[in-house]
Amino acid sequence: MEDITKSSNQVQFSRRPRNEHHVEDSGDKAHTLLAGKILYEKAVEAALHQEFSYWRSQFHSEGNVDESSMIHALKTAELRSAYCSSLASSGTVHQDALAGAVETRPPGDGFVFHERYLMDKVHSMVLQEVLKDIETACNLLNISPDPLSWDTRDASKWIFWTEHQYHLPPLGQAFAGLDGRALSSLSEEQFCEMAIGSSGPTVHAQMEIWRTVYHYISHGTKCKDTYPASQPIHLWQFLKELLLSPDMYSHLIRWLNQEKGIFKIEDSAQVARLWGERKNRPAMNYDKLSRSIRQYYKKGIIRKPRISQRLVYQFVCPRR
DNA sequence: GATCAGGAAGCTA
DNA sequence: TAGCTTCCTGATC
Repeated sequence: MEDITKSSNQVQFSRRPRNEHHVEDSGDKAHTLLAGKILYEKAVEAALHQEFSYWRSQFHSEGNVDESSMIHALKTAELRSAYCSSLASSGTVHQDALAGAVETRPPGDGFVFHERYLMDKVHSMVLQEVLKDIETACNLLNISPDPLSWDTRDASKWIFWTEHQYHLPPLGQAFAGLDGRALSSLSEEQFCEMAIGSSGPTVHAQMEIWRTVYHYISHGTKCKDTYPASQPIHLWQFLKELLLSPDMYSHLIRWLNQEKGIFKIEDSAQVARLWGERKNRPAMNYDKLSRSIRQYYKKGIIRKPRISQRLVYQFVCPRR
């Protein structure tokens, strides 16, 4: 890997081959800690930016990485072991760890970040994203995070969800009649044989991630004995939940163009009522809900479609 | 009258 | 501190 210099914020980040965990005697521990604290935010941001850029270019030379691509990338041998080890960790990086991750250097030589620290941080961030996805899926599908506990109906819902999430060709009856335990026991080769086209590796990877994450949830840490991590649901997630259950909610909210993420709220009062119920806000109404939606404009999560219509919005990243 | 847009302040996890 | 929630004014449909 090459050396990268981030001069704009006076932070220099030197890349090293992943297997060379470069640790030098800092000499002045107090100075190291102080330097680490001062540059903590800027330097980590800069370094992570470089890390993500690296993986993006590594796996997708065109640069259009999305979640499924990232998960697919995680499946590669090199990242897999690192990812699993991050699952076994607490998923957070303590500031104390920074002391070992930052080294002082002679002036002008900047700071070198311990490669392992960076990788742990990257994987930790990925883990948080995966956990969020799984929590959302479990809420939406009303299934357990433990694949081994799924009956055939749960397994079928999960297959449908995965198919939808990653825009796979319809899997149809390929896995009909299999419960979660049976699905979990399938090898990648068996997934490939049973699935259509190139879906096998993706479905298999998803199953492995669910199993690994559930193992982490149930055995990983003392403070997370139960699922979910109960993060508060975001409005955009709630809207997607409704949109992905057309049987129940299409009279309230529905896709106008699912590919483009364009949807229409058919019954604004009812959608607001449901949102209020979910958030325990009995005074919720469409005026307030729509204000929250508009907060997403700046964040680039939801926008109005090019041709603006009343009660019609568009997810900026439909596949998220 | 309903919806849209966005400022401002407050609340809560 | 993020992500709303609440309230508001003014514009548009």
